Amino acid sequence: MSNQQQQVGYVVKQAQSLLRLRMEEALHPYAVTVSQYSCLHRLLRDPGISAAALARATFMTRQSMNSMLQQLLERGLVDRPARPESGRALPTALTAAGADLLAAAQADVDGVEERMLSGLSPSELISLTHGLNACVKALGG
Amino acid sequence: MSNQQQQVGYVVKQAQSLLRLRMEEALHPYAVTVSQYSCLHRLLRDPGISAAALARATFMTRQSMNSMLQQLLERGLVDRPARPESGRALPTALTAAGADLLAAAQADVDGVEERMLSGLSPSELISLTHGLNACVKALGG
DNA sequence: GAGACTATGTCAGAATTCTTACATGAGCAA
DNA sequence: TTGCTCATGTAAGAATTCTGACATAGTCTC
Repeated sequence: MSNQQQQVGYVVKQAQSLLRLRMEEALHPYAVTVSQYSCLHRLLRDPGISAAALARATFMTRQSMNSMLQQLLERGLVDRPARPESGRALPTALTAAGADLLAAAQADVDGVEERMLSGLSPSELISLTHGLNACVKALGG
Repeated sequence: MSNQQQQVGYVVKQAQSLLRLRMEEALHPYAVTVSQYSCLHRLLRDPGISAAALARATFMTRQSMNSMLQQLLERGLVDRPARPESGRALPTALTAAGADLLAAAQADVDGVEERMLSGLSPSELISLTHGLNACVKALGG
């Protein structure tokens, strides 16, 4: 029982580690890391999001996110106002170049996820998602 | 469809990230990181394993593993011969102190995993493990 | 035996991420 | 208004991990 539980944690780690590795390989031609890709991906979904919220969504600290955003700014992939309109949050968004790069990279990354799930039937996929969400919920996510 | 696939990858990352966070909290009293715990845990299962094999089992580079083993050596939790008996591999194993610390920490970590799986029925747990293993296999693990 | 290939250990340096700490702006309650 | 709390941004430094490179030992092929 205890043994089985540990195997689940280990396999979660194994799957995530392998997924990250394959994503790194897929993203190599675009010269972006998995973290950077996750950031761009989230910015497409939530334009104008703050760096702190972006950090939470991608499981990083806001300090690391600010460090990463600086790089993306210098590469012209994202845009941020110098001063907040109100409050302290600086709304961040993709530039046209960032959106273009993301669109191209996303096709390759989607291929990785498709490959990952290629051995699962639709019902098995639902069960997997259900189980993972239950784990997140139980851990207080 | 594409959307659903991305959600699975995201939830895998979310679950792993949250599991790691809870493990860090559980391991805090023992002053070991999750990586160090994983290393000690594997050493209990495979006494005399090489650092390179240990690195592969815990999803790190062998350079990082050697760096970590140095710390564990200084703390007296693991033991390594100065010279290999044959070949280049240096067989590493737990010391008595390392085994004691691991035994105590493992009880708490098992509690985290138990909590993570507390919302799943036995059949759902089997489906989850099955799905994750299929992902690993499809990604070439 | 000679050479190619692989695996292990190690060193040096860079890159990434985290921890700690502080300042600022908004919201809420007294 | 005043004070408290919370969230955001930022800076400085430490810690962790990775990349690139090299030497050594075993294995395999010729």
